[in-house]
Amino acid sequence: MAEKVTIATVARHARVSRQTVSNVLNAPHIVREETRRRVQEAISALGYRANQAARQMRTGRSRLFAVRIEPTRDGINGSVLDRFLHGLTETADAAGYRVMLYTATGDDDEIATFDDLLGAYDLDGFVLTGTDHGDPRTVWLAQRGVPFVTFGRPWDDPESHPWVDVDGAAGTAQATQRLLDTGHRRIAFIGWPEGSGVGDDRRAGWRTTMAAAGLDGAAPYRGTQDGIEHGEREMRELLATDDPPTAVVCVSDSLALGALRAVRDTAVPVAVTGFDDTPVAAAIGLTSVSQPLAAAAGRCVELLTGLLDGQPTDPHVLLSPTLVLRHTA
Amino acid sequence: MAEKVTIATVARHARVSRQTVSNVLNAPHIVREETRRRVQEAISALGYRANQAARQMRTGRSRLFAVRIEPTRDGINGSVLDRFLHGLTETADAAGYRVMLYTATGDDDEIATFDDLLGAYDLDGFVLTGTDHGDPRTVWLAQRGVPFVTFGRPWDDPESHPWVDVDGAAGTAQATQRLLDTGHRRIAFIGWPEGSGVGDDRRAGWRTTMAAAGLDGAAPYRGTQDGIEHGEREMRELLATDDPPTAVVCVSDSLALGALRAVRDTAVPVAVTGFDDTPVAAAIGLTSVSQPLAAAAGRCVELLTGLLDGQPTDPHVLLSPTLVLRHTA
DNA sequence: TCCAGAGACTTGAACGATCCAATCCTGCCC
DNA sequence: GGGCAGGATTGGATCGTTCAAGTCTCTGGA
Repeated sequence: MAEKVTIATVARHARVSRQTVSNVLNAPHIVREETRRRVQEAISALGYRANQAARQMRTGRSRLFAVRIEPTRDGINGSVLDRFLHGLTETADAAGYRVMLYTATGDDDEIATFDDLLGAYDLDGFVLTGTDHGDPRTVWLAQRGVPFVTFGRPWDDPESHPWVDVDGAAGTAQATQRLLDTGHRRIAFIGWPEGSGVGDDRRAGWRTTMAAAGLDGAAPYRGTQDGIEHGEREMRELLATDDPPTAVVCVSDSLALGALRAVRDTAVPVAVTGFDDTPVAAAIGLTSVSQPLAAAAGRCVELLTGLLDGQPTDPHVLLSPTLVLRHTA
Repeated sequence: MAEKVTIATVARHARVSRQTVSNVLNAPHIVREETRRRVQEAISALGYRANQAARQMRTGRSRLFAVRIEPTRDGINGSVLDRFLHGLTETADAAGYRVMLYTATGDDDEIATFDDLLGAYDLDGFVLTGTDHGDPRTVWLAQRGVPFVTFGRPWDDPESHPWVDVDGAAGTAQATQRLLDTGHRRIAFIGWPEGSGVGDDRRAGWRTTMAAAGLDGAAPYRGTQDGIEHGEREMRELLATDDPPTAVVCVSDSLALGALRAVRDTAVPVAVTGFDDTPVAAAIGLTSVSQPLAAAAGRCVELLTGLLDGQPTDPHVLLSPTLVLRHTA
C-alpha cells in the first residue's frame, strides 16, 4: 500500500515549499513558468490529489451540492428526476463539484436537513426541485444567504431568486398547434386543478393557442388530480358531452394514459398528447412534450457555480421543450 | 449571522474541556451521567454540529458512500435505479452516512473515478450496481482493500466479495407457476442471449418450474436483445409456429411490452408476464415480478457499515421478489 | 554605492476535530 | 491521615491545506 501523498510530499519532490505547490494549484499565474512545470511534473509523478477535507477546513468550501431525491410518487414521473440527476452529476463533475443526495418527508424536515448539511458538511449550495407557491424552503435559504437554484420558477415573484425552468406553456402550445395543423378544431385540456403554478402555466399555453385560432368556444377544460384513473374518468365524461372533442391535450403522461384508455374504442379516433415524455409515453407510442432535462441540469450547475464564484450570470433561465411525435397525435 | 459553534464553544458553555465534549459524542459510556447531560444540553442549546471535514481529517473517515448514476439507457429500467437510490439514501442517512453520486462512461473511466474520489474525498465505500462476469471494478477495489458491496451477484465466484441480490430464478418460477395454476401448459420464455448472469438465472427459474411440472417439451425459449421491437418480433415468430404457446414469461418489461403488442389481436388471449415492475408495467396493467428495491438498498448499507465497523455480518444476501398480478396474466 | 520596490518563494499560524499521555479527583482501605 | 487504584478530565500534538506575513534576490534609478 502506497503511503499518503500530501502537498508536503510534492513540495519535497519538486524542491519547493508547500505554499508554492498550493499556488500552482490555486493561483498558477503568480508562479514562474519553470517552477510551475516542475511542480506539475511532481504532482503527476506522485499521483497527488488535494485532500478535500483539509482544503475545506481552511477555506470553508466543500465543492459539494445537495439535491433531494424524492420517493417516486406515482412512478411515472420518477424518471424525470432520474434524468435530471444524471445531467446534474455530469455537469457538476466537469465544474469540479460533486452531488450529494438527501431525502426529506416534508418542508420542515427538509429545512432541518439543510441545517444539518450546512453545519456538518459546509455544503456550498442546493438544487431544489418542484417548488410551489409560498415555498418556505427558499425563504429559509435566502435569509441565511445560502446559494441555491430551483428547477422550477417561483410563481409568486420571478425575481426572488435564481431559477431554471422549462416553458410549459410553450410545450402545450406546440402540442395544441400540432393538433390544429392536423385538422382538429375541438380540442380539450385535461389538467390539474387551478392554483398550481406548473399546471396553470401549461393550461395557459393551450388556452392562448386556441384563442389565437379563434376557437375559444371549442376548448373544454377539466381539472383533476394526477393519475391514470382520473384521466380515464375525465375523458369518458368529455366524450359523453353533446359535442365531444376530437383531440385532447393533457398536462401529464399519467392523465394522457388514462385518456388513451377511454378513447380506445371510440368510433372516430381521438388524438391525445401528454407531457414529460416519460418512458411510459415512449413505450406505448404517446405523443408527448419533452423537457430538455440534461440542459436544464447544466444551467442549474452554471448558475450555482456562478453564484459561488461571484460571477454575474443571468439568474433566470427559461428553456423550450420539444414535442415528440408518436402515433397518438 | 450566528458565529460558528465549535467544540470549544460547547466546552466553555458546559464548563468542561473539549475532550469531554468529544467523548460525549464518540464514547458516551466513559463520561459521568451528569456531565454527559450538561454537555448534551449545551449542544442542543447552541445548535452545535460536529464539523465533518475536521473529523474526517483526523480520523480518515468521511462517512460518505458513492453510487454511480447511470444514463437511463433504455428508459424503462431507469426507474429501478431511481427507487434503489432513494432507499439507499434513506437507510444511509439513518446510519449516519451520506450518498454521493458519480457518473462514468465505462469500466476504465469508473476506476479512474474511484481513484479520484478516494484520493480527494476519502470515500468510505462504494455501492456498485449491474456487475457482470469478470468485472474489473471489483478486482481493483478488492486489491486496494476498499470496502464495497454490489447489488447483483458476482456470477463467477459468489464468495469473492459482499453482495446483495434478488433471486431472479425465484421470480420467474413464481410467474411460471402462476401461469400453470391458471391452466396454461405451453409456456414460452423470451429472454436475453445465453451468457449473462442475470438472464441465465431468470431463465433457469422458468425452465426448472416447467420441468418439475413435466412440461419440458412444451417450453420454447427465445433469446434476443432487450427492447420492445425485439420482444414483438420474437412473440410473432412464436405464434407462427405449429404449436404456439398460450402464455409467455419475459425476462424484462421491455420484452414483455413487445410481446403484448404481438398478441393484441390473437384469437385466443395469450398471457404475458414481465420483470422489474417498472412504471410502464403498472401503467398498462402488465403482470410483473417486483424486486424489493428498498429492502435491497437497506441491506447494502447494512453490509457496508458492517464492513466499516468491523462487525461480521453475513456478506451474501439473497432477497425474494414478489409477483404483482395485473390483468395480463 | 546604496536603497526602493517588485517578484518569487518560504515560514509560521490557523481551521476544528480526535488521539495520546499526563494529571486530577474521588472513594476506599489500612 | 496517608497511600493507592481507578476513572474522569485536561493540555498538547496532529491531520493537510491555505492565509498572512515574512525573506531573499534582482533590477533600476539617484
